[in-house]
Amino acid sequence: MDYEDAITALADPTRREIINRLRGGPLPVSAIAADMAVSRPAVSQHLRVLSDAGLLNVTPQGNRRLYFIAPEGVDQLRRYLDTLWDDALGAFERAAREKAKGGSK
Amino acid sequence: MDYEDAITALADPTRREIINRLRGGPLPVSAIAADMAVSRPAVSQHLRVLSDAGLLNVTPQGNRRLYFIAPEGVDQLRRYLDTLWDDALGAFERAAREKAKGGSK
DNA sequence: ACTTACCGTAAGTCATCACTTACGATTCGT
DNA sequence: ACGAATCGTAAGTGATGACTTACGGTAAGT
Repeated sequence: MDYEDAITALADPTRREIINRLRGGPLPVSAIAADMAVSRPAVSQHLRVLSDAGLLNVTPQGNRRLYFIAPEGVDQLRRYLDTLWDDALGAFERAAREKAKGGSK
Repeated sequence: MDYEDAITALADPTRREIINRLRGGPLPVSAIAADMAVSRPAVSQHLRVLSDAGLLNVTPQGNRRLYFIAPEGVDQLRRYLDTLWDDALGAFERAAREKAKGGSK
């Protein structure tokens, strides 16, 4: 169950902002941290967390390190929410049917 | 943007456990808190957070309160992750194509 | 070779939040 | 009507984590 790390990582607003900046494609740390509310080291720490959670990948490019979103990590979370969605909808419809039938007895 | 509250709410393990117990259908607080690691008041507080995030709904049933998963709340999160998935995959494929073409020059 | 740029890590501080115990309110059972 | 059950809230405590400054290490530029 690794989706737990992913959802924990995405809980932080700063990390979501980082993810947002990477939607367009790979970026070096300095580019990500540019015009951001927190310091560059803080961004580095967040990148570490996101990478550990499987949401980001890195590829060293000479002097810098290019970070980019790992599709598989996102997909893990998607699958979790899909099963949750299925169960929730099933339970919802079942409860609605129970109520329509006139309660438990 | 309310999906932010939802993802923040789901970041806590105890709250995910609560959600898990509600997959089968509506349950009163005491039933949710039964055999759980934390106290019943703690569960109540978590239920509050989950409700505020739009992930849970309540329906008073005489003495007790039946909580159940709100499908719309889950769907909000699903949609966010879907757009993220689309962007991530697009950026990934584009980056792969760039690299296949022989780099920038 | 020496300086500059880019980046990760260490140490320390501060705020947030999850939890417990205690209490009050409402509803069911007899 | 009275006691028991169900539940939410208040107050207080402890721990997790996000942030800053300072530092070291590697690659690029001249």
